[in-house]
Amino acid sequence: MTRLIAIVGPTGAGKSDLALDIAQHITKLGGQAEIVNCDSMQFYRGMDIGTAKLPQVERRGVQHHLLDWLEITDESTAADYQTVARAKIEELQSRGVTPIICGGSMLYAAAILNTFEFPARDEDLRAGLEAELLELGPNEMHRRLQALDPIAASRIDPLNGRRVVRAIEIVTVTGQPFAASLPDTPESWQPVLEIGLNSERAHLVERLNTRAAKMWATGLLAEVESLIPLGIRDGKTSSRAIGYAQALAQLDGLITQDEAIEQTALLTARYARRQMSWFRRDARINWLDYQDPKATASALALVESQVSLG
RNA sequence: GGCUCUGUAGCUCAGUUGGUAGAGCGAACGACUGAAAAUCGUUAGGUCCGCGGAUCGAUGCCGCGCGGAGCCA
Repeated sequence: MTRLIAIVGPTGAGKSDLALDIAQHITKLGGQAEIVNCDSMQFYRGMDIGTAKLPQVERRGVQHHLLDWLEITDESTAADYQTVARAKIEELQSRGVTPIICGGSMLYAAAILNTFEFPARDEDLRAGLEAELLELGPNEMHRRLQALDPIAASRIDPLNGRRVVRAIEIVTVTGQPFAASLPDTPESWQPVLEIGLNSERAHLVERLNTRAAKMWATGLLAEVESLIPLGIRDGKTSSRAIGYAQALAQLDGLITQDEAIEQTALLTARYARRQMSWFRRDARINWLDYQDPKATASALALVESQVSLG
């Protein structure tokens, strides 16, 4: 039996609604459930339309946590999230509330669901390495990693400057070799009931296309415009959000609205694929097809048989 | 109707002085340990518009069609 539920899967599959269905079902069974957000862009206050954040009125009275807890100019990191989210989960559990983690940010979900320790960080060192990466290129940095930690170097593509730099940072700070690869079978932080929601890719892509158009039709552009004075352009994480970057480009006259919508849909579809390639390897996940009319019932049955309430 | 340009991967286009072809984007799949809505990797796609001619050999040259664009009447 478990006291923790997680709903994962690609964006646009209907995770938020399923989380609400499960929460309400738990209430009906005499328990209590609250939702802990695991969507790294829904952290940001003011980013609503483009992140498909459930509006307050659609939350069916279920308490949501870790929505709107960052300002647009804050950087979001998986390590911070791990600390905050785990504290929240433990607090809920101590009050007899079943936490339902809901969201598709892969690394963030792994950071709380698995025993996952982020190696140390050093801002100054990192800044220096990033500058060197720009100047010398990824191959040269990779050669340096090769000298420091040949095994890590063999597992990281020489052109993946981002990961090469982080690996050098880790090895330098910790003085230890860096595994640079994820375990085949992750060790659970706590027993968890993981439910994955997905369907055939063609269907999902079609959904994401209409969702992108709908975001523009329902005011994404105005939302982004209102975020400019708050500093969205300077947000290291927030300014990269799919849809927001495109809306900014449109506002700057760099692309047309049709192009912005098209690019947003395309990037979202690509993101959904990366999410699947991440989640597919997690053997704990009980996959459900959102097109299956019995999907919700199956999810509720899983909850009843595996989750201990209170 | 005449002249000119044009037809190569799903899309935009390179290219072969004649020896059956590539890139970018897209797609499929994968990696992933403090930006992960990030950062990268692998692979699959082509009767090179059609037919005929000359040639040992044509996607390339010649001819005739067909489709597209522009200019002139």
